[in-house]
This record gives sequence, C-alpha cells and structure tokens, in this order.
Amino acid sequence: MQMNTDQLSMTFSALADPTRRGLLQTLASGQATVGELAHPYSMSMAAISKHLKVLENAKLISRTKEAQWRRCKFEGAPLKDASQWVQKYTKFWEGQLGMLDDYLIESEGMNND
Amino acid sequence: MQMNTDQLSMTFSALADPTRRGLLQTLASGQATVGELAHPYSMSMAAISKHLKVLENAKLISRTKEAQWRRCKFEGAPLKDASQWVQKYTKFWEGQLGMLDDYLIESEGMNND
DNA sequence: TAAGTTATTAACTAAATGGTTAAATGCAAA
DNA sequence: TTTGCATTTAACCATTTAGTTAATAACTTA
Repeated sequence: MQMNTDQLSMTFSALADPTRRGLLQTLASGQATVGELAHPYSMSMAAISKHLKVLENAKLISRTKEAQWRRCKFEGAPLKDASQWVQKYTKFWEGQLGMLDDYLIESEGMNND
Repeated sequence: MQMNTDQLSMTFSALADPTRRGLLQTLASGQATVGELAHPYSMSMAAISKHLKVLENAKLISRTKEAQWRRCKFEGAPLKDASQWVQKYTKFWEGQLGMLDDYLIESEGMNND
C-alpha cells in the first residue's frame, strides 16, 4: 500500500533481488555502461534500466552521462548502516548460541540502541 | 512477476520493512507472544500475524504453540549470509575510499567469490 | 457446555514490483 | 540531415505486498 521510504528499507529492498545483487557484483569489478551490465541477463534492456533506477534511488549506484552512454558506478555508502544493522543482530545471535553452548541462561535480551 | 525464493533475497526482503525490523528488535529483548509483539503498533493483529509469517518464512523467527498463545523467538542464522554479503561490499567500498584518499588508482576491482 | 481469549485464515482492496514491447530522447557519424 | 546506437520512458499486464474486516480455530475457564 505504501512504499517504504526510509533509507534502510530502501537499501534492503534494493538488495532483495538477485539481478540487482548481480549488477552490483559486476560494478564492483569496475564501472560499466547499461549495455555492458545488461549483457549477461536474458532480460530486456528496459528491465535492466529499471533495476538500475531502483539501485540509484537507493543510492547504491551513481550514473554519469558520457555521449549516449550512461556509465554506472557502485556507491557503497548506504551499505554502512545496513551492515551495522545486520551485524548487530548477527552478533546478538552468535552470542545467544554461545550462551547455549556454555549452559548459561537463555534470552538475556539485547540493549536497545 | 515471480517471487524471489532464494534465501538471501528472502532475508533482505524480510528486513526491508520497518515494522518487521521493529518486531525483530522486540524479539531480541526476549521471546514474546503475537499479542505482545502487536501491542506497540497501530495495526490489526492480522497484519502483524502476516508480518510474522514473512519473518518465519525467511527463518528469522520460529514459533512454538503454548495453549492459545504462539511464542515467537528470534532466529539469527539467516543473518550470517546477509551479513557476509553486505560486509564484503562495505569493505570493498571503504577500500575504494581509502584508495582515493591515498591517491592510488581508482576501480581496481574486486574478486568474484 | 457456553463464553472469552489468542491467533490465524479468508476474502477483499489499493498500490508496488518486475517484466514486456513500442515510442521517445540524445548523441554521433556518414 | 538522415541514420543509427544507447538508453529511458510510456503503456500495459500479472503477481505480490500490505493492509482491512469478518470468520474460524484452538484453547481456558466459569
């Protein structure tokens, strides 16, 4: 009903698609044009263009014009918050497991920051 | 058109909603029933129940029956892969920034594992 | 057994998503 | 200035998502 507009939701949402993760992987090997990015996929260029727009809205890529090409570049800044969010809970989880291993009391909880 | 069924997509997709992240945060302070989880939200219990089903399908929570209550528990296992994926690219990005700071050649690329 | 509590499921709705093909845009080159 | 290439946008479609209310299920307790 409503689109989630907060940055963290946008980031996770952008990452929740294998095609988009693949595009980011390609871009991690260096900048590329839309055509180059589209090449490995059996999907119209228009579809890839839309995926790139999702990534751009999430600020995970930037695009610069160069004649009739758009050169895409990976932008990792939004990953920092995502990484922190996931890591906090990953560590909490691993902590829980550790507590079980050591026969300590379960579900001590986690602070709220 | 098709639902993304791979685990990583399911995980990111589940995290791409502030309500669901909030539910996980609550659960990180200890197990809770659906009613307890629903309480802070101005949303029907049915809606929360659906969010919990998304989290359950993504294996981010488990539920056990206890009389007429369902006790929910945070399950962090799927976060490991998500964490690794995000961290790999976060580190790559921070590396890129570092290279710029040090006036080294830009876009050296990133290996493919 | 009847009534109340907790939660899920069903049926419905509006909007978002992910794809298509076709048209439009912007630039380069003949 | 026409042609061609790279890309985006428009219009469309089917599916999914996120919510609603109402009905149902499962269990407790009076």
